[in-house]
Amino acid sequence: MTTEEAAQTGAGRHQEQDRAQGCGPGCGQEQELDVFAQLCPSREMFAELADKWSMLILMSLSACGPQRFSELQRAVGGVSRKMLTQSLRHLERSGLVLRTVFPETPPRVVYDLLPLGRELAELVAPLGRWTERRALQMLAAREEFDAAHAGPAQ
Amino acid sequence: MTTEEAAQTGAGRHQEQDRAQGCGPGCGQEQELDVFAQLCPSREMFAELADKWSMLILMSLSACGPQRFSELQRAVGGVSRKMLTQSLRHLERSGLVLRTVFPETPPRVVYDLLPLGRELAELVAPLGRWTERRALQMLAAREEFDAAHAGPAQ
DNA sequence: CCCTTCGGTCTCCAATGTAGACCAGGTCTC
DNA sequence: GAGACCTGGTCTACATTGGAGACCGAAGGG
Repeated sequence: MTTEEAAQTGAGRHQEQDRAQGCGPGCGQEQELDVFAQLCPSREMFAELADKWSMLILMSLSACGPQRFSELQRAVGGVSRKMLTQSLRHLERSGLVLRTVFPETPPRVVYDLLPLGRELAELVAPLGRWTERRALQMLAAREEFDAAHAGPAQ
Repeated sequence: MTTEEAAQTGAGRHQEQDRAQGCGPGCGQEQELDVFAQLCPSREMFAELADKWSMLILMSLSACGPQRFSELQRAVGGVSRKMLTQSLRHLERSGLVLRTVFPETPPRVVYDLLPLGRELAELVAPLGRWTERRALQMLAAREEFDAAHAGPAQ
């Protein structure tokens, strides 16, 4: 095995083969969970949370408090009913969000953060704020990049 | 307009119509950027960053330092070459990651975080760690949810 | 009686992601 | 010197995902 190559640039700290492949059989109670490992349950959770819509929903619930379905749809610009439903179900299923149905007519359904969801929302919110703060800078970098990569070809 | 309804549960703080629709024309220098607004440039950036692969790449580069293409592919379990290339290009284009080609044979390409990327990685890493810490708890919530929603139907 | 509202679901169709073949072009082996 | 590597991609098929819009059921209004 050519481990020397990996050492050159300092890689390969996560997934030392055992974690990457294992983590299914035998990683029940110990914190052998590793988001980098394809088969690890934590990766599955991460994939569900590291998503545009889920994050925006969490941010909206965190910033504006409990909201009903249609409010969320208005708050999270551009989300389709299908994706909103799906993301909310995921969040509900994982114990991050509470769904409360008021059996009125027309039906009223209110979503709110559970403690676990609030915890996560507080990690996600900074990410949204950072993006807003740095968006113009990144946009500028893009233009520079595009100029540098489309221009010199001529 | 039925604004009273929105007020009931306390929604609609972001995107007061002007921000949601505008933000394209006329929001150049002011921080009118809003990730919740579908057409806002910051939303576009957010959508690119709030992604499984981009986040895992940032986390890997942050945790293990500069890495070459194939190292990243091994580190980020399950990523396809196509998605790895695409995500890295996005990150490079936005000024988060530096791509360095060493014209040796076989070719060697090393990716590293730029200051902007390091900043973001430091917000993303806690999210990964949180997921690992809470994964089992969320998994348990799932089972409970599934039991409560599949069982009673019978 | 029909129309509207709410919170979805269902059905398409377009876009996105994955798997795997291919490629350049230099080295190593035979 | 003819293959068989190696890397860092790209290209091509195919499966999965996401979006747009129709539909729904029960209550209420005109």
